[in-house]
Amino acid sequence: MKQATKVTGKAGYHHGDLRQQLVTATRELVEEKGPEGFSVSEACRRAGVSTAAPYRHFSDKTDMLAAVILEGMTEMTERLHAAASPFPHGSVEGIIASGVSYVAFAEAHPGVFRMMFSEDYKRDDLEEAGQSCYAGLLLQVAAYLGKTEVDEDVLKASFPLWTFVHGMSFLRIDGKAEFAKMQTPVEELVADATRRLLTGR
Amino acid sequence: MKQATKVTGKAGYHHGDLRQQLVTATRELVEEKGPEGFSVSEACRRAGVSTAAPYRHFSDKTDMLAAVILEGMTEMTERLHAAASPFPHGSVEGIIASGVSYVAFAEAHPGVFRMMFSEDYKRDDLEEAGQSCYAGLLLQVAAYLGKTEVDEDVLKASFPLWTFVHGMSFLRIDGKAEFAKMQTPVEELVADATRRLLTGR
DNA sequence: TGTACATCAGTGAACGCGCGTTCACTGATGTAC
DNA sequence: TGTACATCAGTGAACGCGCGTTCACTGATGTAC
Repeated sequence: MKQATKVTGKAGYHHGDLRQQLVTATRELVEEKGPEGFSVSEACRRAGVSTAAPYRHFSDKTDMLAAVILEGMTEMTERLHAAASPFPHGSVEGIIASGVSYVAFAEAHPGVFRMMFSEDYKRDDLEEAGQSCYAGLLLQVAAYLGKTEVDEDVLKASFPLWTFVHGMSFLRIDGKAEFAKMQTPVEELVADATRRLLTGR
Repeated sequence: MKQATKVTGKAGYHHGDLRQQLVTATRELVEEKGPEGFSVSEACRRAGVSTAAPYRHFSDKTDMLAAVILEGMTEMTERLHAAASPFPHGSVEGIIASGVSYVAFAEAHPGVFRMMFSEDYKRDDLEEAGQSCYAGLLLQVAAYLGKTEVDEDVLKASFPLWTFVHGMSFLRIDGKAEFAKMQTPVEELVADATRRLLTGR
């Protein structure tokens, strides 16, 4: 059940789906041991493959991690969209739903989340994926403000919202909600803060 | 100039101040290469000492890092106090000044800052130092609310403030202010958000 | 003040370990005729 | 349909490296008398 070749009914020397399987193994390891605890060797062990095999699919260790980050960013972008979609475009409710979903993603995948925002893995394609994710919020805020394009006002109104959910994400994945004896649910905290930060602009 | 014994006019086999010198070297390395990039060996090289020497002062690698974290927490606590002290206790201005100072600390010492909030280095003495730092904010907010003790309301009013400056810290040390094309200074962003988050409670 | 001795704070060599990457290789697959 | 051959995607052994920690040791320091 471990080899993807099972899917096509063949078992064999060639794997068929090794690249994705390595990405998955890498991602699992990043979640289990943190971004720095990941090793190529262990990912290979998980995928049941020799330590040289990844070099047919990735240029080096960093390239494997970048693939994981990219996957994470795509997933987060989709999630934020999905969360906001039941609400009218540009509504406070939609913006709040995105924010709550942001924190939920961080809590579900803290390892990948950390890597997504680390400067250690800077690369053009990752930067681009990040921009397209943030654009989702910018467009919602623009609509909220009744603007048709992302101008200075939109940037200035959006950044504090990002700041808040980003801080909430880190505090929670680092166990600081318990530390601060905060039992109020994330949903309530994000909703309240978003309204306050957005109101009167 | 490298040996602390110079201070007493003696050069010699014994170092005199090795513990602190190792802490400093560790801290420098943490800033230069990040918490995970630190190695005992390199700290020893910097302190001009054999790799076995630290074990007279620390039980292991983690213990060295913990010393750095503790130093960082003490320093941050002092800084936050100092920043608020020119303002009346419990004033919004004082709270804002603390918040701005929090972000400034993170930007000045990103490596130590990250470690301070990481669960990887959990230890009772660090937990305690953290609590006494956070208590500074809680007391200010309590005074702002006209309370004499830290109750549920105080916790609930304080946490979002922490969340905001914490998020701002991470976004800035990870270069996300440039990413979001935000040129508004930290002071203004923190002041504005603090007022909004605190108002009407 | 001088001396014997215990303790302290270093040395330097060695250990075993897991790592990232490379290499020549080989079996499996796809294609041209 | 059958065969020759190029290409692809793996293997497994080996490499050099820096690491954290231990060990028996020794020179320097502090203290009791």
